[in-house]
Amino acid sequence: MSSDNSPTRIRILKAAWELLESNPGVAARMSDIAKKAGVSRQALYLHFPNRTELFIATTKHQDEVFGVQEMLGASRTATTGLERLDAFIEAWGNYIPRIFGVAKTLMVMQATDEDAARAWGERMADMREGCAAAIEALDRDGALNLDRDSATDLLWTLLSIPTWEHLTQLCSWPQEKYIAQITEVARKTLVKSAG
Amino acid sequence: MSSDNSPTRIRILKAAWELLESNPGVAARMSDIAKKAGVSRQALYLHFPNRTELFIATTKHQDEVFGVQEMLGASRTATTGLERLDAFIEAWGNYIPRIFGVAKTLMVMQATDEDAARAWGERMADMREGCAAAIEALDRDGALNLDRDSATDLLWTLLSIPTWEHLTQLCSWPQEKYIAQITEVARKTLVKSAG
DNA sequence: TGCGTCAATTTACACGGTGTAAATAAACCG
DNA sequence: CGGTTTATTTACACCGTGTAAATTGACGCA
Repeated sequence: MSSDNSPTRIRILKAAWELLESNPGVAARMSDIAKKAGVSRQALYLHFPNRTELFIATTKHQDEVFGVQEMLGASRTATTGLERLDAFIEAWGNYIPRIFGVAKTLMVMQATDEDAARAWGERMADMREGCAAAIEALDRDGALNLDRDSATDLLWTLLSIPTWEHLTQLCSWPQEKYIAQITEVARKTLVKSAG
Repeated sequence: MSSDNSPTRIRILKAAWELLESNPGVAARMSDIAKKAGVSRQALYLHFPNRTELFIATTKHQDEVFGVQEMLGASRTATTGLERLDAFIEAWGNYIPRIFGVAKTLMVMQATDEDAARAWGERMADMREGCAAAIEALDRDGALNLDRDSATDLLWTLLSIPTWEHLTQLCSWPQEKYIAQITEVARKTLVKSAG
C-alpha cells in the first residue's frame, strides 16, 4: 500500500514515529527527526514534500505495521450484536494507546493545517464505520435503544481519542478500567434494558 | 479580579476574543489582534508579556464578563442530587459554546506551551470541582451507582470540551440534543436504577 | 576506464512569526 | 513649563519551514 519502500524512507518514518510517541502532540522539528534518523534535514525533503505529509505518512505506515483493518475486522466475527459491541470497544480501545503519540500530533496540527485536518478526518471517518457496523448489528437483534445515527454518534464520541486521553491521562485510569467503564457506559446507554 | 483595567487593554482582550471566536483553535497572530484592536503590534507587548499570556488573560476576562462562578453556583440551589446533576449539566453544557473559541485555542496551545497547559489545567480543575459537588449530592441521596471518584471522572469527561466539540461540530448535533443526550447518558451511568 | 545517475550532503537563502530594543511623538497632569 | 505615561515607528535577533544549487560518493554499465 505504500508508494515507496526505500530503507531510508522507512528509517525516517520510524524516527518520526518514535519522537512523536515519546512526546505526543508536540510535533518534533524536522531537524530532530533528521538527527534521529541519522540523515541531514534536507534529505527529509527528498522523501516527503513537507512536515505535514511526513506525519500523515507516519500514521499510514503505522496502520500498515499494526494492521488496523484485520484488528477491527476481528470484531465482525462475533455473533450477537452485544458481543460485537464489546469486541469492537475492546479492539479499538486497546489500539488507541499504540497510536496515541502520532494521533495526538495530527489532532493538534488539524487546527492550523488543512491537509492534516483532511487526513485526520478520513481516519476518524473509517473508525466511525466500525461504530456504525456494531450499532447495526445491535439493531438487527432488536436491542438498540436509540435511532441508529444517534447511537453511532454516541459510540463514536465515547471511543474518540480525546475521551481516551481524558480518562487515562488526566484521570490516570489504567487501560483495563477504561475498557471496562466505556463498555459499561456503552451498554447502559445503547442497549435496550441491559446492564 | 483583573490587575489592570485600562481601556486599551480591554480593547485588546476584546479583539483577541473576537478573533479566536471566529476561528477557534487557529491562534490569531499578534499582528492580526493589533490590527483588530486598532493598535500597533508592539503596543500589545506593553500590556501582555507574550502571546500565551494574552490568550490566558482573554479567557480570564471572559470568565469575568460571563460570570462563570454565579452561573455554576446556581446549580447548587437544587434540592435533590438528581436535580442538581441536571442543573449542572445544563449550566455548564450551555456555557461551553460561549467560550469555545478561546477554549479550543488554549487547548491546542497546551500541547506546545507550558504556561497554556498550566492555565488550561487550572480551569479544568475548577470545572471538576463542580462535577464532584454534583456527584457528592447524588451520593448523599444514596443514588450513586459508582464510587465517587470514578463517577466524578466520568461526568468530567462527559462534560469535557472535546466531547462537546465532537457531538455538536463533528456530528452536527444541535445544542439542545447535546444537552438532552448527555443528561441521559449521565443519568443512566451514574444514577442508581434511573432512566 | 569513463559515463550517467541516483541518493544524500552541505551551504545558502527567502519567508513568516515572535519577542526585544531604542528613539520618537502625543496626551495628560501637576 | 516639565515630567510621566502611553503608544508609535523602525530595526533587529532568533527560530523553524521550505527552496535552491553546487558537490560528493556509490553503483551499474558499456
